[in-house]
Amino acid sequence: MPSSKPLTVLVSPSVSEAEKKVREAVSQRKTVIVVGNCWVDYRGRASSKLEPGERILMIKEDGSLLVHRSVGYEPVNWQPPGCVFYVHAENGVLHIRCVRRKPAESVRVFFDKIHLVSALSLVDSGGFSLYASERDMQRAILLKPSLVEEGFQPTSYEKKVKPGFVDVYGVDKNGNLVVVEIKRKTASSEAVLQLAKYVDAIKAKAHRDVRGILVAPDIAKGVQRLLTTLGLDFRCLNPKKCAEILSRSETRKLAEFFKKP
Amino acid sequence: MPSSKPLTVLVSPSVSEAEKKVREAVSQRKTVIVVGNCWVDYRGRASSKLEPGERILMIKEDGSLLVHRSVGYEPVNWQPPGCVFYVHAENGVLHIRCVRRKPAESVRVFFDKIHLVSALSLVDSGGFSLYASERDMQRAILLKPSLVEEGFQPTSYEKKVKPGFVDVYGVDKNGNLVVVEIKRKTASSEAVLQLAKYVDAIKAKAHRDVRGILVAPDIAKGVQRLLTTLGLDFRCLNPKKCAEILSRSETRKLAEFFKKP
DNA sequence: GAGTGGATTTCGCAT
DNA sequence: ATGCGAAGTCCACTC
Repeated sequence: MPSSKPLTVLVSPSVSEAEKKVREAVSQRKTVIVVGNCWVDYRGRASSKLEPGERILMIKEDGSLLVHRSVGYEPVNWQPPGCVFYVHAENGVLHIRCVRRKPAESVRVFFDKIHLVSALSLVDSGGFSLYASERDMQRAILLKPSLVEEGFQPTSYEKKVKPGFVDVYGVDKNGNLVVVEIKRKTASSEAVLQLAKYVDAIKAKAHRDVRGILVAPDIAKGVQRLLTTLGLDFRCLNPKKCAEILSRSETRKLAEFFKKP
Repeated sequence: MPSSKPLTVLVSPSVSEAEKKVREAVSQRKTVIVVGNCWVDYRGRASSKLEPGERILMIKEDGSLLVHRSVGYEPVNWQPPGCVFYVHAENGVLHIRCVRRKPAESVRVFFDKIHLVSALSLVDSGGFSLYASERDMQRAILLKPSLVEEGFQPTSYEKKVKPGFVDVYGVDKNGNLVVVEIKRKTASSEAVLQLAKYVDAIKAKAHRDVRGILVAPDIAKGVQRLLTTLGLDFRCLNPKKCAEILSRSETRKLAEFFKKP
């Protein structure tokens, strides 16, 4: 049996032609693109109304839906994966309803003029790798603790404390307890308060002094003062540098090092 | 001169045909869709690598870029509006480079097989309205303070206090100071702690007792205890009810009421 | 231009 | 299922 064609295209189809094609494609779990004049109603966590205009509708194999205008990174209307679709035509209008159960939501898209319908069978097994995340920074620090400061020794990471999780936990060269809070971008006051919260929590529990070190590529303007006022330290560290450090380490070694505790 | 066609489509074009069409469309600030087998490199705030597979590339009139896989709400790679594009073909590969100045970033998309290229001139002036946001809840409360509790009188809103902004600030029927924290969905421990922080800040400044009221449609499981422990109150309020209240008010009156202080 | 917080956030992970 | 926090978050708004 031959594999289905990678793509079918209808240019300027009638509403009923489009309906047939969209219905078929959705039932076959294909990816669908519809371009045309449409209006959209959304009801769910919030509600919205989009008045008529030409947009791009995309329905994906996993049941997600996107309505894109000609500008903007974000879709104007959407629904995350897992939706059920109902397609029908009535009075010259193509009606696509996208329903989500939990939370109960629906997006209704109405087309009265259709420029393009395309049904796609996308073959895509390519891997995706992202570098320089906060997790990479954490890994780099565990691999090379001197990134935090000379003599720092991690004892655990993602340690649960009362209000949440400490990124890295350890002792400094003088044996003091150290809590490390990692941010992959400019640290805001929020980050500082979060670290202070952890330090206080550990302090209260351990009945001894605890140092807090904020590790980030930068720190927001007024926030340096807050940091020193709270008696916390800062260490500049770039997430991309961390990614490089990791990339220079052997994969095997990393896997060994970071396997689940 | 006639207006440009709303849409041109190339099905299974050669790389050089695709290059010509994409280059032309981008230079004319059209919206472009390319479907085909591609791989993607991103360098910027972080880095990423996407191995070959069939995806949908969208370039919008405002210089934003999206690469969508066949699953997922989010694009696997992207760039927000304001980018510059460089298109060229080499050794049977279509190369589209998307560059952003600040922060300095680039996304490179390479196609070696192209199923579809479409250039669109989308006409879209339709308005978009969203209802039932946190702001709507705030507005509804200011318009009808009894939503918080009988006798509540707002005195100001988005009042700046030390740690941030108080949603609504006022007095109860007994003359006590009241701080209101609004959440449009189930209130988490974070919301409670935020409110407590505000209450403490105002208390310290006003040298008198301050009540804190959390207004949300619901409250997370264990969080009720935290709330009562901290001596805070909860008032159940649905964002959609607020949206209804606002929709029943006259537009003029609302505009008058909510103009900048 | 930087800082702050919301979002129909989405997404992933852990309880 | 729920809760919690990161994200290349984006985005709007204020200072």
